Amino acid sequence: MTVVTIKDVAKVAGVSTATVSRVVNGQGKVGEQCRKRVQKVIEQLGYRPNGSAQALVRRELKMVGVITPKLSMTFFGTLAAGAEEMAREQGYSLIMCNSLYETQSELDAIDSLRRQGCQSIILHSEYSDDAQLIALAEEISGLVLINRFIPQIAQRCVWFDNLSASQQATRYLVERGHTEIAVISSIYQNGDPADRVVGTRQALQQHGLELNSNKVIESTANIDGGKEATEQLIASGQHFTAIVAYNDLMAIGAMQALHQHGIRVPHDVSIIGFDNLPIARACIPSLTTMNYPVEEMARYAVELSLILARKEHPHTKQTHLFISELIERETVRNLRVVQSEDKSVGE
Amino acid sequence: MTVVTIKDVAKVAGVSTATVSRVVNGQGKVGEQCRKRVQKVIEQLGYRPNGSAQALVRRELKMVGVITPKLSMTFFGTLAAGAEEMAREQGYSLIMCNSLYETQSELDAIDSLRRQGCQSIILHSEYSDDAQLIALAEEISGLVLINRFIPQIAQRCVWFDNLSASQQATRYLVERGHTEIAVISSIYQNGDPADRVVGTRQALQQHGLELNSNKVIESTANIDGGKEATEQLIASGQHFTAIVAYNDLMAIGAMQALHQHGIRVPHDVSIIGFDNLPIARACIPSLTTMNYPVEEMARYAVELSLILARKEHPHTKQTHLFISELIERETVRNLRVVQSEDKSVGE
DNA sequence: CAAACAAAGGAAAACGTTTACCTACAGTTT
DNA sequence: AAACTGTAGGTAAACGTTTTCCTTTGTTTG
Repeated sequence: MTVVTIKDVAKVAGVSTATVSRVVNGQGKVGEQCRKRVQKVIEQLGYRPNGSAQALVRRELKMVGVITPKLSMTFFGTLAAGAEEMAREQGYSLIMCNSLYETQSELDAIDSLRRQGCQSIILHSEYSDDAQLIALAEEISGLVLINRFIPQIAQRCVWFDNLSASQQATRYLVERGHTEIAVISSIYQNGDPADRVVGTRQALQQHGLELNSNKVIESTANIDGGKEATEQLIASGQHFTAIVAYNDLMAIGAMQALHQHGIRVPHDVSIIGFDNLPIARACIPSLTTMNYPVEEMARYAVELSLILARKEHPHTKQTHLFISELIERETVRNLRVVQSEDKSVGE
Repeated sequence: MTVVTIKDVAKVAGVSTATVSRVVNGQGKVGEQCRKRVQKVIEQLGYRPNGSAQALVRRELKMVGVITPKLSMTFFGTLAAGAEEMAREQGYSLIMCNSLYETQSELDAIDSLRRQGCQSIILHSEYSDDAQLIALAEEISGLVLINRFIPQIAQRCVWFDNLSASQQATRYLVERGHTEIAVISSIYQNGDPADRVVGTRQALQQHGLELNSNKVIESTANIDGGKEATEQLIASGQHFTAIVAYNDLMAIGAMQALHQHGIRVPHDVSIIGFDNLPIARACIPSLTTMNYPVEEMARYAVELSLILARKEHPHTKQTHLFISELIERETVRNLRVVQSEDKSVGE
C-alpha cells in the first residue's frame, strides 16, 4: 500500500467513493454521523486527494503560470512574490518560468504551461511581438500581460503609466531648477524606455525646455549598464545637472560612475531612479525614485487572470493602468534654494 | 470542439490512440509512413497531450516544488532561478511557494505540493524542527533541504559551510591587524547564525584572541536589522575596528548607521558581509563579502531531488556541502600597512 | 392509510492518457 | 506447403477522481 486513494477510504469507511468525495469537497447531502466516520478514516489513513485526477475530471488545473525574464532580479522576484500571494489566497499554486529574455524560451514556457493544462498565465514579455501575443490571447482565456499594453487586448493588460511617471520625475527636477537633464535609458525593446523618454521630453517642453538627444544614452538595464552609460555621458562632455535613469539599478551604476569621477551626488548632479527597489532606500545617499507598485500589479494580474479564465468577462474594453508616485529621498538637489557653490559637470 | 484529444488525432489519422501515443512519445514500434501521417495530423490539429492525464497514469507529475520564505529577497529569488534552470533542463516545471517565515504556511505549502502529486521538493526551512523534517523525509522520497543540515537525513541536505566561511572571514580580518571584532548576527532559528558566531570565535582563539559576547548583536537579517544592530553596538560604547555581518543586507545597514555617525568605512571600521549579492558589488564602498553559491546549490538540490525521487539512491550517507570563498572588495582596511590615522570607534 | 416527497448514499460513466497483451500478416525456414 | 518468427498496430484495462443519475428509506401530507 504505497499511496492511499479514495477507494481505500471508501472501503474502510464502508461507503462508496461518491460519498467520500462528497465529504472531502463538503458538498452534496451526507448524513452527520456518516460524515464524521468518513472524516475520521481520512485522518487515520492520511488520505490526500490526487491532484492530477481532480484536474483531469474537472478540466482545470488549479495553477497559475508566471513567466518573467529573470527571477533573480529583485523586480521580478517581487512580481513573483505578489503573484504567489494572490494565487495562494485563491487556492491556486504558482508555476514559475524564466524566459531569460529569449523569445524561444518564452514560447517554450507558454507551451509547457498549456500542456500542463494551465489556463491562467501571467506573462512579462519583452520580445514577442504584438501579433503573436494577440494570437495567443485567442487561445488562452486566462492570459494576462504585465507591464505591456496592446490596444487590441487592452482588457488583458496590467501596465504602468510610464509616460506620466517620467513626466512627474522630470517636472520634479525642473521645479528644482534643473534645466540640463540627461536620460539614461534601456535598450529593451518593449516600448517602456521609449515611452519614458517621451515623457521626459514632453515635461521639458511644457516648461519651454528641450531634451537634447545627445543627452539620451541607452544601455542594459542593470548596474553595469548604468555605469557604462554614465561614463559615456561624461566622456561626451555634455553639460547636465540631473539624470533620469531607466531604473534604480542603472541609477546606482550612475552614482558609482559619478563617484569615481569625483562628481558628488546630489551636490553636483541629481539623480532620479525608477522602481523603488529596496536598494534605493539603502544606498548612500538614498535614491529618489518613482515607485513602481509591481507587487500590487502582480496580485491584480493574477486576480484578473482567474476572472478571465472563468470567462465571466463581459467583454469590457477596460484596461488596467497603475500609476506612479514619487519617493523623495536624497539624490535630488534643489538648485533654487542654496546656491553656495555652482560646480556642475561638463563645459 | 474546444480542445483536441488523442482520440481526435487517432480518428483523423485512422489509427488507434495507442499508436498516436507511441508516436508522441517516440517509443514502441510504428511504421515509417504511419508515423509521418500521425505527425502531420498532430500538427494540423494542434494536439497537445493533457498533462493531468499523463501524470495520472504515469503516477508522477513532472514538477519540482520549491519552498522559500520570501521570493522578493534577492537571495531567494536567485535560489529559485537556479532551481528553475535545472528543473527545465530536466524537463520539469517549477512550483513556487512562499512560506513567509511561518511554520504553518511551510506545512501548508508542503501539503499542497504533495496533493498535486509532486514528489520532488526543495525546502528552505527556517522554523520546522528536525523531527518534523525527518518524519517528512520518510514520506516524500524527493525531499531535499537546502541551507540546513540534519545528520539523520544527511543525504538530503544541500548546505553551506558556515563554520569555515566565518572562520575564513575572521582570519582575513585578523591577518589585517583587526583584534577588536564585532559580530552582527541574525535572530534566525535555523542554526546558521550560531554556527557563524562559533566560527568567528574559533578563528579568533586560534590567534589567541577572544570574542567578547557584548560585541555580538542580533537583529533581523535585513538592512534595517543591520542598521539597528549597529546603532546598538555604537551606543554600547564597545571598541571595535571591524564587523562581521550575518549577510550583505545587514552589512549595508551597518554601513548606513556608521555613515550617519560619521564613522568612515573602511577607514575607521572594516566590514565583511555574507552572500555576495549584486548589491555588494554595487554599493559604495563595494562590500568585501563571503560568496554564497546559492544558485549553484539550488541547481544541485534539484538534481539531487530528482535522483532521490527516482529512488535510485544506493543509500549512501554522503552529504552535500558547499564551501565559500572570500570576495575581496573595499570595505576592509589593512591596519598593518598604512597607519596614517588611528581613529576607531568607542573608548 | 396511501400518496407524494425529501434525503442519503450507491452505481457507473467520464475525464485523456499509457501500456500490457493480443492479433494479423508478411517473411523466413524446414 | 506447413510451421515458425517478427513486427506493426489494435484492444482494453488502468490511473483516481467527480458527478449524474438512480434506488432506497423514512417522513410528511391529504
